[in-house]
Amino acid sequence: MVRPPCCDRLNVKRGLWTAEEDAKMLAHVSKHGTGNWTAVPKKAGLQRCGKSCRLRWTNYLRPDLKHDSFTPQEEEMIIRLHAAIGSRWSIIAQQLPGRTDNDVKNYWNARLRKKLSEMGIDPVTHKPFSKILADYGNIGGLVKSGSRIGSLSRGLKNVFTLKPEQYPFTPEGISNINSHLMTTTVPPKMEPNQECFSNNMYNNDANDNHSLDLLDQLQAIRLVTEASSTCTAYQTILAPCILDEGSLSSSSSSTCSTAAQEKFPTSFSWCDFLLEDEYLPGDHPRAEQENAAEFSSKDLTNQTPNPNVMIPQSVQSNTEVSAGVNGMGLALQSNTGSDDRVASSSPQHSSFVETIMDGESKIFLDFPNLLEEIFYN
DNA sequence: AAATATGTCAACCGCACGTGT
DNA sequence: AACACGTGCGGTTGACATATT
Repeated sequence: MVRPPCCDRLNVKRGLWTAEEDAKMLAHVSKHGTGNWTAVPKKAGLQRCGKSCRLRWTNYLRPDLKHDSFTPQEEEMIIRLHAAIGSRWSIIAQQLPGRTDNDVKNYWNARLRKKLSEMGIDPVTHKPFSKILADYGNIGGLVKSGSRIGSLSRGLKNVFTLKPEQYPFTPEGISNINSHLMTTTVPPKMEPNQECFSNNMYNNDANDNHSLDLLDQLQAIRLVTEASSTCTAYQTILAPCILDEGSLSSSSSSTCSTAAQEKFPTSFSWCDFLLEDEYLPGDHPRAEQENAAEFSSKDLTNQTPNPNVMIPQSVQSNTEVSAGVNGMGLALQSNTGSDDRVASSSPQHSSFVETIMDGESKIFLDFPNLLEEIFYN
């Protein structure tokens, strides 16, 4: 059964709002507050659908909204979060005070996606195109085309959304999983500090965690969703190790705290958003490295160049890469070969469900501050 | 100067979820 | 349990502005 339209389209005005309509809306909200949007048009004297009124309010008229352009810090935040959780615009917007999901989504589509593409980075996977193509050549068709995996808020029912057209460079879907949902199972009650990344999560023992109880994982997904909805502390996302260090139990989280303190909140490079590969220098097209280096200095002219970024993984320790270069663990696929743990391409994963759960767990790693209070209270 | 292409962003659409009855 | 309703969300559209030819 198809649900009828929310309003009679013949009798409602559509399209851009006029100043007069805005004034009516503002007057109504200041008098009655928000809520019960279906009744708003009538009460406010507007020939609009209630849904349209709500949208106008939430996306434009709300007094707490910013209407100026995005700052470099906001750009970086969007990219980091997109790399971690994909296009969950509402969650991303919650970390950017004064921005709406629509703002973020438009900004991504209009600017950031293009910018990444011009850098040679697939904006979907946050991996270099060359790497994706290489993956494509190496994959034996284990996963059908364009599987979008993972959902924070829609539950398992919708964890797969097949939209092949979204992923022109990843017909096997693997790369998407690699980057957005880098698969590492995290016991929900594990201390969410960086040490977990470097010492526990990406060593061979990580596979043992796949036995994590399904219910625990479901609970974890729920919690991360709730946590993200309540977390408005943008700074804590930018620099969890700095701002939240005290709440972490990591008596030995020095790799995070020292390296990250040097970098955050403003000294990281766009190159940090590149998810690390197990590339060896010899495998890199030289031009790609140069391109990334060039971008690092060109686009962030007011930021400190990051000398670590272009250092080949093979000459850095995992710890340095994980905590130092990326701060938040977005590039934790270091030379331990994390791609090998990926999703369905890995024999260690028995099912897509496990893959999904692993992916969601990755978010814990990227944004531990989203969780810790809930978990440990 | 006009036509066309491209970029931006507000608004719309349809679906899913939560809640109340 | 089933349904209706309000709301939230992400994808898409289309109007308008600006750039290019």
